[in-house]
Amino acid sequence: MAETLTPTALTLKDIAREAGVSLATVDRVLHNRPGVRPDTVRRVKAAIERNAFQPHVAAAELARGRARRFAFVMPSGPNPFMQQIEAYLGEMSAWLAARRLGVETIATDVFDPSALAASLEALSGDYDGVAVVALDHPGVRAAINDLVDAGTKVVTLVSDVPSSRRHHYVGIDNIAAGRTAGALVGRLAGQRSGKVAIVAGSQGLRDHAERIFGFNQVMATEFPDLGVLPVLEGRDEDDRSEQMLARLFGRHDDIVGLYNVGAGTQGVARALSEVGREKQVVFVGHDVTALTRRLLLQGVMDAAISQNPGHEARAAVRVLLALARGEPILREQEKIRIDIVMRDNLP
Amino acid sequence: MAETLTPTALTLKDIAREAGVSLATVDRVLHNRPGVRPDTVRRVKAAIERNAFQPHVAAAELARGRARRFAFVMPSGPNPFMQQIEAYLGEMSAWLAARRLGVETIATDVFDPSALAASLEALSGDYDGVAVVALDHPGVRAAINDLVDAGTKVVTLVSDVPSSRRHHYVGIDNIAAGRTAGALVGRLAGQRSGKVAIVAGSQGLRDHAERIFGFNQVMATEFPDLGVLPVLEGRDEDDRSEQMLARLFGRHDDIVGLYNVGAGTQGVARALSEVGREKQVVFVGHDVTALTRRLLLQGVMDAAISQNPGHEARAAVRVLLALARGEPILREQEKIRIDIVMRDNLP
DNA sequence: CTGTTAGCGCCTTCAT
DNA sequence: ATGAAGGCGCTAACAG
Repeated sequence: MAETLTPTALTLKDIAREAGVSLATVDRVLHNRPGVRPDTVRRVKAAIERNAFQPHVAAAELARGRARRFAFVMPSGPNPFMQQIEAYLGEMSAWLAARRLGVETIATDVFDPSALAASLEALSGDYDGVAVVALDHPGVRAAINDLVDAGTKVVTLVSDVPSSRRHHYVGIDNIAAGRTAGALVGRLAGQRSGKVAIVAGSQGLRDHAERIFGFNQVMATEFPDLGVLPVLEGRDEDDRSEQMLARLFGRHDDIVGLYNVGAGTQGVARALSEVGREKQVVFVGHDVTALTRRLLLQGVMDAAISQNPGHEARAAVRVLLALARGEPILREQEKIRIDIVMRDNLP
Repeated sequence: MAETLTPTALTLKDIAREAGVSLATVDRVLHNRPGVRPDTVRRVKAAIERNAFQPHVAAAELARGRARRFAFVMPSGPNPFMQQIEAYLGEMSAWLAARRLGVETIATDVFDPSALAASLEALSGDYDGVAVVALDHPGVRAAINDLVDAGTKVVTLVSDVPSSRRHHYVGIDNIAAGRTAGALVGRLAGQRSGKVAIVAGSQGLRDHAERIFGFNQVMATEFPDLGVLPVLEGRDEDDRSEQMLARLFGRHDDIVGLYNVGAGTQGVARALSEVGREKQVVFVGHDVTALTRRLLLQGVMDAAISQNPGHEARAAVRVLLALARGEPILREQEKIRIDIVMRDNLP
């Protein structure tokens, strides 16, 4: 009844003896280094396979003995979600130090692609890996590709640039996130018919555009009785979002659903309460912050679509590390899920 | 703009020199080992603090050089969720081998507490750590406590025994999971009023009982128009669940919601389709398996409350390892969340 | 109570 | 193309 997954107690030396070669040769074969006769390679590989030999990672790390430096390029400004990611990076500091890893955070303006590109270019050569909350823009794409060409490992975080040659994306599928939001608004609205409002930061932001796309997809095909109003662009600012939404409520008295794609949540909530419709309108937004947590508990927000910021911070570091060391990435582990958070499953 | 989290390039030797002692003394202080004069301890600690020194984990692991063995005691039988956890353990084998960790899976009957207790007792002394899907029963509790007393690290998995002295629980808060299910059934039922059915494996299983408790809590306080019918106990078996539910549908034609607390999902779905109400009844269950995935895509199930089995497998191993090594547990990372999975955010 | 010393398993020159 | 040997930073005997 006991399925065993027992470890190899073997060492390089054992393999070397078994293959009739020296330690160094086994090491060369293990890392596909040149300078070994094909025939010898075969013999050594056979011995490795036969014993299902796994080199001891701790020994390898110690012997390699290199410290690594990673940079996290994050938007400046008061975006609470980004602040959470930075906070979780901070919590990892002991973990990082114990592995001789250095992580630096670099702030940059999200809405200015050339500034972002410049920040990235400036990093070249100084880091083993870079994680960046990216804008999808030609200049940014070029900067990412330059880093990659210079041998730096690059991971996009939260917002992707799929057309670049970045090594990995750590974040959610935003189209699916938008679809999830649409399904929630539609289903929670029940049998009612009426209008649905959308507030986004900007449709120029790839993640926002993708979410809106997914949202509209679901509304059109599954909830034809709910009419989607034109997207309001609040630039993730509270006041602007509030004003635009207030005006919209003035023009439509049959709004039953509201999808807040980005930040500016405070303003959106204020606009709702001004018209006294907090409880009637189905309100779905993104991310669990101090504010959205409160709104969920109060019943003002009905659901938040979220990506776990702690997981994203740790996944980005682990992926960069794996890339730097040439180790495999554990896709299953590093995948970021689309979480639906309602009042009763608040983390 | 660059907040740095730079690693200590320092080593034990540096600290030793700075404190004016030898390597061994620093090591003793670092691990709170006896045999050092209080005054010396202070000096060394000061030097450690001053430099924010972190010992290099890879070096420590290598020097300690102990292989560890862990046992996973899991229910036998065809429970797909448990099989997923075992599968994910299997996927970790390379990771485990590279760290000289051995993991063995031991099957035992879930519904027989004395068999479980016996299995646990039999493990004593052979393992550094044990993860167990536990039944909350006095015999099991005693067996767990015996293991703990013998120095084995014990983690309960998926189902907890809070009254035992287990070191850690890896799993969800089942009361909150039940509340989440209740909120979903209630809200997705919309304005409708009618009856709600509950199918559980057994109310003797702690996790099932807790989920039902949470579910009823929400129904009573928030959806008074929905009457909850008495719990059906299907023993997680398809046929039995199907029959009981079919009979219930025969007696009530106003059932608008259905909560499947455990397994036996196939039977529940069949009963629903027999009466041709798959699309009208709001159906919420647990866990994402091949079957529930299909039912979600078909629109038969509306939501699945889930705990990520891959995360649970990895968290259990990491927690056991941390406990065995005396390292801190990263609570945030190891916490298992209650996931709401609907069609559009299927993982 | 404190210091010295020999590894742990692998990587990396440097010889051969 | 292959081997020998030193060392990465820490732990654990063993001396003193």
